[in-house]
Amino acid sequence: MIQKPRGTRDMLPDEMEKRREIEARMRGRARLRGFREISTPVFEELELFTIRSGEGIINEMYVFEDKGGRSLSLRPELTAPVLRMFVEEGRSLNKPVKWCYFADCFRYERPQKGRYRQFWQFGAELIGADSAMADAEVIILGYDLLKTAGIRFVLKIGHLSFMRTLLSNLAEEDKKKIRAFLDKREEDAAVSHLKVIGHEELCEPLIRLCGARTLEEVFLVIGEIPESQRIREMFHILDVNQIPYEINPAIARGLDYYTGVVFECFAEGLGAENQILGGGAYRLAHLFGGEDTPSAGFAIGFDRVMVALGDSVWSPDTPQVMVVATSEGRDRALVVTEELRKNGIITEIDLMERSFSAQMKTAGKSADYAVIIGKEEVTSGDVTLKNLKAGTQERLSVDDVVRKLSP
RNA sequence: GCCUGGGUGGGGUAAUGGUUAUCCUAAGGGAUUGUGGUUCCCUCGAUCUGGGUUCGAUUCCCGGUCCAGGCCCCA
Repeated sequence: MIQKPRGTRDMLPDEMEKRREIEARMRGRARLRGFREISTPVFEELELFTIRSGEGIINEMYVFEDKGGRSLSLRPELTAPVLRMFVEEGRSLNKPVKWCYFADCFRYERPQKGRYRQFWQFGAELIGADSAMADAEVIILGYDLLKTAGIRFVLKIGHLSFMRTLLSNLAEEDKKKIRAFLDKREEDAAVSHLKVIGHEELCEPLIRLCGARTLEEVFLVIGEIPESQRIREMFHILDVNQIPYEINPAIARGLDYYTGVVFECFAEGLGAENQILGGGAYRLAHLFGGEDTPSAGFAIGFDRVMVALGDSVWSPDTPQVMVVATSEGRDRALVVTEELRKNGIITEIDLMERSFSAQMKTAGKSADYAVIIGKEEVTSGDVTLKNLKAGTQERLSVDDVVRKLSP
């Protein structure tokens, strides 16, 4: 038997309906804030992804050569393609550009809980704005989407200026190392490294900064900085919007292209892969040949959201109808079936030449109502509507059935 | 790339170095040609894969593969 490739999943209708529901809610919330959905190719020029992340990531991508000899890769993420699209198509659009996307990405990695080789991201990018409002808008949207999905999570916000200011006298290489340690929440290792390179005087401030949970504590450690006012303003906007967050100056994000605010969300009960959202303010457009454009965005690990939601039951509240007919009633049943469908009622009819009682049996398993059509109904021109859950039934005209079952 | 534990019908399971591999459930048909969900009967359907040990392997050993979880990584 041929099986699905490692790290991929099949999704049965129950799961798809659940996913579509969550997707729809997220799209709806994004749209309300003026973020409109876009789509980019599933594969791109390999260079799009290596241009800033180095050749190393090739090992973790699905790379291939097409018949024209082009080096291509299935997209491992969506920020780069979206910014590429912005540079290529978005020059003449009104700023700021507000886009969202929901799409699958591919990475050749070892599968784990909530980590697959084909996975879905829901993300948003706000391109061309550089303000406290813009930063806040992106964070609020991210918060809103997760909240709308219905999961429990915490939002942690940091700013790269904090650590950058504290470490401003260090060599670039040491800054990177420290940031990497902090990103992994290995503060001890960061402190040790400071000692090794002879900056013991920074150890205590570093620990205090990492432990800071209010802006006042942060600025007490690093002093006022040029961005202070904007940062205060951004948090103020979050407060006005009643967004609960935790300040965490240790958040570094693994990437060089982030420039300002960074934020992450963590869900409960997800094991090793519990980060479900990551984002921040960044500059990328210039790497793809565009003008240097301030941007902010985030991506949500949709599959992890679904894992976090767990088995919360999903019952579609739209009634499901099965038309049950005898051989005398079959032709009229076909007409009635289409009539119900025309009115938006989910309607099925036997496709297996089952006997009347077998049809009833099937209806009892999969439908909420049976519409029964036999000799009697053909003669009188009505139908019998049976409520399969309650066991009651009545004779009605087709119009009355429609009236009764329409949402 | 590394580590741990697993793999028996569609789902869940039992057992075994040796006759026809257990049971539950789901699915299909029937009892029942105008009333389902209960009941009864029937049917379908499995030892992940390759090699080794053995007279004989689903069972023991090794490799692979897939699954679950963890490490590294996480754009």
